[in-house]
Amino acid sequence: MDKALEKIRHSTSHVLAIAVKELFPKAKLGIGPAIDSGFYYDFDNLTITQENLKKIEKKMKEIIKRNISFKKIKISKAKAKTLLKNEPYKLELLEDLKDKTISFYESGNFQDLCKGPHISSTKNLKHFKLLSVAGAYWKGDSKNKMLTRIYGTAFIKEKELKKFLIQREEAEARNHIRLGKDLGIFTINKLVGKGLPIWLPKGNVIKEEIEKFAKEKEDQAGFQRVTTPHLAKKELFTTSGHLPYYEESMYPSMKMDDGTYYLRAMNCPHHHLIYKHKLRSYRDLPLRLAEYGTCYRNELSGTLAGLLRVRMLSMNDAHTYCTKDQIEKEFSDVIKMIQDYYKVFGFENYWFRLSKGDTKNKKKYVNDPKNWKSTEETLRKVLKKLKVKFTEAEDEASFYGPKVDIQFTSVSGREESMSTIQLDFAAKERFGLQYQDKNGEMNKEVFVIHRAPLSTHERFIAFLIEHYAGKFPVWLAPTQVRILSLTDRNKKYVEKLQKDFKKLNLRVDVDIRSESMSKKVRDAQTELIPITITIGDKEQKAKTLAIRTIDGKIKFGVKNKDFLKKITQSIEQRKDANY
RNA sequence: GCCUCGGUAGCUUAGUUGGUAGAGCACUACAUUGGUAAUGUAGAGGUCCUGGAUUCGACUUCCAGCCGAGGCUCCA
Repeated sequence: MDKALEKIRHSTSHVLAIAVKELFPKAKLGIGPAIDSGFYYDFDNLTITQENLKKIEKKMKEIIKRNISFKKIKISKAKAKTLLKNEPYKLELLEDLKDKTISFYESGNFQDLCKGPHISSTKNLKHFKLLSVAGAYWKGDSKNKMLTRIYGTAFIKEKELKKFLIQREEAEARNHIRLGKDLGIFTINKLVGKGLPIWLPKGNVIKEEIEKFAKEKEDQAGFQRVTTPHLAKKELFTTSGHLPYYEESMYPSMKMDDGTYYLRAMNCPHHHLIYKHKLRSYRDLPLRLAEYGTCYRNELSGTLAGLLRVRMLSMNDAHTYCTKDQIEKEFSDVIKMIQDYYKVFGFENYWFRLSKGDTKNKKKYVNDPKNWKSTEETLRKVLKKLKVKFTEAEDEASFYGPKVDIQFTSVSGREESMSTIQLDFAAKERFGLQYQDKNGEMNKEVFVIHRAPLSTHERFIAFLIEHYAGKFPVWLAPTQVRILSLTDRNKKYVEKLQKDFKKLNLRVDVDIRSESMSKKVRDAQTELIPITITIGDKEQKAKTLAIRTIDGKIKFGVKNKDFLKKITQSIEQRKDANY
């Protein structure tokens, strides 16, 4: 973030704190930093409603008018303690500081433990807005008390603030929960449960188109498809290590007459058994197994959000079993495949993240420092070789090895992982994966690459809805074409056209209601149908079409044959054309 | 799970000293037969999220629960 902007935002958060302390003297101060989207300040002992938020905003404007200066002062730790005697959270922060002199900022009567930086005076704060109230754990730890967090934003120029607020509104219009409901893509029913979306006919079309695309692409890349059960005996997951590393994220066990079963949270253990079902030769490697697998994860109910966080995940999953020498190429091929996928969907705003483990944390990660080091180095090398931009994150790996995640910012501004490629050096020992090498000897160095380039159906479609704002390209659109009759005389011909189109597997419906044409056009546009064709007496006689695309462009007198050729071609290529 | 806010027809919503509810869209019927974003008229549609408390009487007040949105921890 720009330094000047950071100063403005951080200073605005101080003004917020002053305002809250004046209106609600009993409130206790937490922290108030600048963040990407603005700033926040945490308070204890404070209950805020939307009405209160307006009041606080008004107070802030009043404080700014007072033209208070921000003065940095340095004081001793002892003096700081007396100054903060009524602020328990600030005192706790003070205790953690090792400095001898403590940096404070003074603005009028308000003094705050703070290392800055700040602007010189409140008069320079003009363009800010309080946005929302939320709960947040003290120091980000769920064992601590929950404080009240007030979010706001501030900018240097008024224009920037306005732009930010308009963008927020536009993002809300693209929200996948809203559009998913309006467009009939999915629904969530409380009798089924949270985080368990029901795919409606239109959503299912999108789901199947993506699946078809993935199958084609992965067939070409040498993946073989398999189908495995959604649950398995406890022993499978103790072998894999999901119990106990992953137990909290799994559904509770089910006792049956012949043992204890778990719903799976991952597809890999099942795939490892396919690897093992016969003796493998070096000629079999790399072996690539793919499945649209279904997994179940016990996410906390409060985290479930539309399709972005669910409890049943439909995963475009696959596992590549390879030798150490093959890792680089296989891993790199997967990244290239992901880039190809993203190109078709037109994704641009994403970045790679090398997610590393923490060798000190033996509860979370398998204890094998040597392998952690070497595999992380391999992944870094691959990323560098491909010349992609990437960040590195500590403590984000899987328990069995490091991964490369591909990160997106959702329309609502939240960072989410979309695709993931994981390197697994633990499975070979746990499952005894091996192959017979050229000399007829058994080699136990089998590495596994786990990958989900298209995320889960759930999250991926949520992203697609927001990415396209509901206006899907023709190849993905649930209804590709709608044919309208201009008068009742054209009804029969419209229905005949529909049959012709259907023979080419086009998803086409008709609107032959006795409504006005502009009404029917409006309905088709609101439903975000990419192509609307109108048939009146002229078209019927001349065997032509009047074609309207979703952008409002109209072409008259297009020959039926020409249109059908164009649209089938564009669907095959998964690329919209000028129809 | 925790914090804050919310829940009125399929959807969007109006409804203050507490007297069991209106509207627009969608739906159905009839009329209308049109040239690229709303033709007209009529009709049907409600356990005001659920349960309890207060009250002669609760959509409205209070309590509990369920569901939703945003946020925190977590995460594909």
